[in-house]
Amino acid sequence: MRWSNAFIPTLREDPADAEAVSHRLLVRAGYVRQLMSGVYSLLPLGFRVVAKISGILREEMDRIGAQEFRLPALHPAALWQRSGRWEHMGEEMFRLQDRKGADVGLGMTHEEVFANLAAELRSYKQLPQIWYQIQTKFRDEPRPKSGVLRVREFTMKDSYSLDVDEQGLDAAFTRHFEAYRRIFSRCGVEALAVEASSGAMGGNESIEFMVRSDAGEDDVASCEACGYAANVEKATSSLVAVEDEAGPEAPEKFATPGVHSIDELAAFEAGAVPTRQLKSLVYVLDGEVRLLVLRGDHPLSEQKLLDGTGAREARPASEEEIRAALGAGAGSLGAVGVSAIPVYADLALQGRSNLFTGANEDGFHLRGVDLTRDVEVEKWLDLREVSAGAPCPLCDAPLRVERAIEVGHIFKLGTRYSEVFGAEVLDETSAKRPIVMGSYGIGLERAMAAIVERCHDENGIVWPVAVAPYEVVISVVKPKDVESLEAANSLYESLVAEGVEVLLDDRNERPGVKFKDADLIGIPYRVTVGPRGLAEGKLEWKARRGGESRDLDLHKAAGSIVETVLEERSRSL
RNA sequence: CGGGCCGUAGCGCAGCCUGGUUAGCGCGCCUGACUGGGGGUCAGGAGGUCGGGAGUUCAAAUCUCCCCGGCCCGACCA
Repeated sequence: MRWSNAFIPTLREDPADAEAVSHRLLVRAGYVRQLMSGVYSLLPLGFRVVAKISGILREEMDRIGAQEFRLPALHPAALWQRSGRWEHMGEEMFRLQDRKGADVGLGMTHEEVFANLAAELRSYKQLPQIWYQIQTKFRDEPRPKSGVLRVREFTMKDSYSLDVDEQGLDAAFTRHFEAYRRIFSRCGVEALAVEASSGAMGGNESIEFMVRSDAGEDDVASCEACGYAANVEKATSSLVAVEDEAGPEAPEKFATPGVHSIDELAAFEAGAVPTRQLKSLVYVLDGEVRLLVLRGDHPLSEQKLLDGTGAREARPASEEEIRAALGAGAGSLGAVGVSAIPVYADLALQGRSNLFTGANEDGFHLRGVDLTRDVEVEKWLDLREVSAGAPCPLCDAPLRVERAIEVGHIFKLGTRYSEVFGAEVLDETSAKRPIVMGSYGIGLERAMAAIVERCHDENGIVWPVAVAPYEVVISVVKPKDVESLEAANSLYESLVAEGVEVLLDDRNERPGVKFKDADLIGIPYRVTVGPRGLAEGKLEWKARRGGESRDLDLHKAAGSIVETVLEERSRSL
C-alpha cells in the first residue's frame, strides 16, 4: 500500500474525550472512529489488525478441530424465550419488532442458536463437535467506555463444544484452554488465566483470560509463589487462625454516641481495631431480607454473595427496611440475638470471640461478642473480597491484586441449553442423553485494545509483528528525489513480491512528519530511504520496539528484510 | 439509574459570567515558492445551521425552558 493513497487519518493531538491509552492511540493513529456511544467504525488499519487476530483465531480453532459457522445476528424472541433469557437479559438486549409486529432481538451471544442447531444431532457417534463463529454481538451496555474496550457492538469469536458426557466436556475445555494460551501468546500479550465466577451464564466452572492493565474493569488476585490466580469475584485467601483474648461471660452493652462506622469505632476510646469488629450489613436477596456479618476490615463481595446463596439479585436494604428488621439505623447494627432474619456470616469469623459490634440500638455497641455463643448463624459463607497482601489460599504467600482486562472467557455450560432445545443424542445403550456443552469467547476489538494497552510507548503503538497492520514501512525522506523514489519503489516491489506486508510512505511530507506517523501507527520495522544513505549505497533499518537500527546494503536489503520478517513471523506460530 | 461535566471549522480550544460591527486562535486542509534524516518557513486561500427547537429582547454563541448527543465517577455488566 502506498501511504499517499491510503486512508490513515492520524491526529496531531489527542482526542479530547479519550482517557484510556488504547482509546487515545487507536483514535489518534487512525485505527478507529466513534459513530455513537459504544459503537465504532474500524478504519483500514484497525480492520487489518482485527483481520490478523481473526486469522490467528481461525488457525487455532482449526487446530483443535473446530468448524466455522456464520449465524444470524437477528434472533426471534421465541428462541430466547425458550431458554428464559428473553426476560433474564433485560435491557442489555437490543430489541425491535419486524413489520408484522413480531419481537426480534439482536444476538448478544449464540448459545440458543447453536443449541437449536445441535438438536439435529442424533447419535453419540456424531460427537464430539466444536462449533464456532466470528460474528458481531450486540449488547446495550449501560455504560460504554474506554474506546473500544467496552462497547455495544463488537466482534466476537464464540465457540461451543458438544459432548456426550462430562469427561468429553472436560477434554474440550482443556483443548480450548490450551488454544487460548496459544492465541494470546501469538498475539504478543501475556494473558493470565484466572478462576472466575460464572455469573449469569450458569454452568459450574469458568476461566477468564486477563491482560493486566489499569484500563481494565476487573481485579485479579494472583500469587507469584505458586501461580494461583483468580478474579476477585471468586478469589479467596487462606483463613488465618486468630487467638482472641478471653472476653466476658456475656456481651456488654456500652454507649457510643456519634459512632456510625468501623473507623469511628476504631477511633473511639472504648472501641477496638477493625479486625476485632463485626461489620453488619442488611441486604435484600431476591426480595428476602438477610443480615450479613463480616470482619470489620473485610469488604463484601456482592458477586460471592450471589454465588454463595444462588440469589439472582442482591441490593443493600433501604434505611426503612433496616429499621424494620433490626430496630436501629445503619451504624449501630449487630447480629447478636437476631433471629427474625437469617444471618449469613463470613468464614473468616468462625471461632472468633471477644468482638465489638452494634447493639441494634442507636448509639450503643456491644463488646465481648462470641460468634459461636452469641450469634445464631444460619449459613457460613465466603463473602469477603480479598485484598492485596492477603495470604494465598494455596500457599499462604501474600497475594497481589491488579486491574485487568478480560479478553477471553471459557465456560463449562453443562446441559442447561441442550435440555431446553432438545439437543439430545442416543448413547451406546440407546439411552437419550442431553448434549453437554461448553462456551468459549474472545472479543476481537477488545483484544486489539488490550494489546495496545500493553504494547506502546510515548510515541505511539508498538505492534507485535503477528498483529501489525503492516510489517514494514518504507519512509522516503525526499520523494522528489528521483533516485530515492526509484530505490524505494524497487524495494517495495521486491518485498511485496515476497509476501511481506509493506506500507510505502511516498507522501510529500517532511521526514519528521513521516517518522512521527510511522511511530504513532506502530509498524514494527521501518526502512528509511534518503539521499544521504543512498550516496553510500545504504538504507537504514530500524525496529520500532527497542529502537535499534542498522544500515543495510541497498542491493541486499530486500533479502535481509524478508529474512527478518519471515523469522519474526515463524516465532509466533 | 444517581452524581459531575461538555457540545463553537476536520482536530484541539477561546469567546458565554456582564447580550451589541464581519465569531476568533493553534493545528490540519487547498495553491505557490523555498526546503527536505524527527511534526520546517514564507505568501495567498477555503472552510461555521455556534448540537436542535421554543422563548425573552430592538438585538442571542452569550439569558430561560425543553429536547438530542457525548465524556467521566458510581451503580450495573457472559
